[in-house]
Amino acid sequence: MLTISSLDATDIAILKLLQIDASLTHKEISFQLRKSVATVHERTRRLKEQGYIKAVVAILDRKKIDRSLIAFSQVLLNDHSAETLGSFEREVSKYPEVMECFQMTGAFDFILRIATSDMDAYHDFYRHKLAILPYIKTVESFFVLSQTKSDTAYPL
Amino acid sequence: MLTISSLDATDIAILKLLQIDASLTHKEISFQLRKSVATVHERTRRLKEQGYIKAVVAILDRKKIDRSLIAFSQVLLNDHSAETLGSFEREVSKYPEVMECFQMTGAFDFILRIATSDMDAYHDFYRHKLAILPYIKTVESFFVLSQTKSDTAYPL
DNA sequence: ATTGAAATGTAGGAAAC
DNA sequence: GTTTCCTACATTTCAAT
Repeated sequence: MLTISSLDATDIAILKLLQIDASLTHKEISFQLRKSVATVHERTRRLKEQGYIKAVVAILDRKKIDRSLIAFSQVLLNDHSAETLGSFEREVSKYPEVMECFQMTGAFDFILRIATSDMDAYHDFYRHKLAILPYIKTVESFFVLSQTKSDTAYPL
Repeated sequence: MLTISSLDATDIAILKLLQIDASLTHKEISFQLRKSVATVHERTRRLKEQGYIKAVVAILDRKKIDRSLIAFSQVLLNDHSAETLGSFEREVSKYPEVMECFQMTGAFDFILRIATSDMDAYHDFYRHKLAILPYIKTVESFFVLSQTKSDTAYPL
């Protein structure tokens, strides 16, 4: 079992619940945890204020909003100065198709997670937005056939 | 500009807002969109009922809850029957370290997104949980040095 | 830090347009 | 599909422990 500095069992229980369903009311949470509503209120206020909870967001069904294709693109740059890395990150992060950008260890420099409507849209993105960025040596792209597990909740 | 079958401009505007901050009240949304509260209420009810909104979740700061290390592990199996693929997906999805599991096109079969506290914990996961699964031919792991962009909101 | 209770604000439902 | 009205419920504050 995990213990996290400055979080007690009540905090962790609240985070567990809110990671799964943040539309739970304080009343429902307080019932489940056998605490008062005011306590739950105070704890969640603190968890937000201290940055444990970064955001409360709606997760959409991407297939219903015309983002059926997910690609992972592995990018290798041909220059690894801090300026080049930083400028690549900044430029690529501006594109709405880029959901996530990770700088990586290993055989390439970045993994991008790209969401588009279909292969045509990915192709457009690749040709007109990604490939034109300077300092790119190689891009390898892999496409999602199916997504078996999709969790935003970390185990606690 | 995107149009999505059966969603009008108001629906899309509501989804845009809720993807960023689902703790907005209907009153705040109705003010921003210059619509009545009841309209916003009815629209959000429909968007949930029809499955556009799959969930409302709290996004935690993973570094504060001891999930500092993210790995992408690319797995190649040595058998591609439906049973083997399915059984791998099922087994791997049971592990709490596995946040996401994607079946892929291309040079390998799956990408896993693994969240652990540190390299030791990843190593444990790799040796005792991932590598012991049957039908695994190769696993290549890449580790996140830094995460520049991290969006759960799709552009609409 | 936690509680119950009071005050304020919001959600959710009904009926009319 | 949108509005206004109404009631029930949820959030937030506060005094006390």
